[in-house]
Amino acid sequence: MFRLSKRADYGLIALKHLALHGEHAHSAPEIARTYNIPSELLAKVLQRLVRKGLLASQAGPNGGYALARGAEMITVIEVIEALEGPLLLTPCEAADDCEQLPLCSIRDPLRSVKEKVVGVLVDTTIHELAVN
Amino acid sequence: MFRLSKRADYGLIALKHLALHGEHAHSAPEIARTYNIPSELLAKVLQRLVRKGLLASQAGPNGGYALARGAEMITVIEVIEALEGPLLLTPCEAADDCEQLPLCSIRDPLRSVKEKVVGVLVDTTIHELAVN
DNA sequence: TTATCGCCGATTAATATTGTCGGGTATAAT
DNA sequence: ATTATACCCGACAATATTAATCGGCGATAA
Repeated sequence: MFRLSKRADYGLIALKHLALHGEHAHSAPEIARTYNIPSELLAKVLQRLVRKGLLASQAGPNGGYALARGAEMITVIEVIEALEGPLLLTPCEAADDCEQLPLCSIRDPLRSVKEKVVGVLVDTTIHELAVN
Repeated sequence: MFRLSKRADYGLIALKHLALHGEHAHSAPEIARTYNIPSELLAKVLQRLVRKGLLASQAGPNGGYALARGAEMITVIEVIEALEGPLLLTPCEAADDCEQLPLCSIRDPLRSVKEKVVGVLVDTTIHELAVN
């Protein structure tokens, strides 16, 4: 459609939570309980954010997650692309074989549209989500 | 993910085609053949664009579709919303029951992000797609 | 009168997303 | 040491969404 996936939604919610309560680490089950998110799914989301360098993790009791950098240094586009892969505006861009549409005439003009959309998401940080 | 549906893709391709070749009407089968799009699917897309007032149709032999107004008066957001419904950035906005996330803390701050994205799409017309 | 085309709803098929499960490793507290 | 909590990760099943097809009808120009 043109919507954020729940993965991305969950990720943003968790990051905002960590931005607001950054004193100590918060575990996936704890955050999941707070927002009524399926625990194992949120866990997977957070693990991916660790792999992408947006979060730091700590195993063991009283372990959990914390932001890897300041909230004003993490942009929304980073989160979305970490969880959904690179933002592609058109189906064409995704498919390797766009032989279906050899004359697809809109891909190029839409590329600049995509760049503007990405620009909006680059300019929005987790910190902005947290204070608003 | 965060991608245009094929419906929207097909719609934009067809509109650009009609913007570039506006002398006479073009039928759905003809356009579908040109871009290798499933004919009946494109037909349904074009019919919906007629209902939404973006296209005018003419039945009978040599019939087909033409833009209902100048290409510079049709915006990309109109096409997307005609074919996919209103643009909702978050899953929350779509669900009637967001009891799952009673504390969903990001919906409001993301609303302004959505408005900026919509702004980009409002500012892009079919004419711009056609000349680029 | 016929061939072409628009119009529409319902249905099936394909795909993507969501959510779950199982088996691992790390680590702090007891 | 042992235990309980938590991270880690891939694979799987359930769901939801999208894409595509089908069938039947009305309009219109040749």
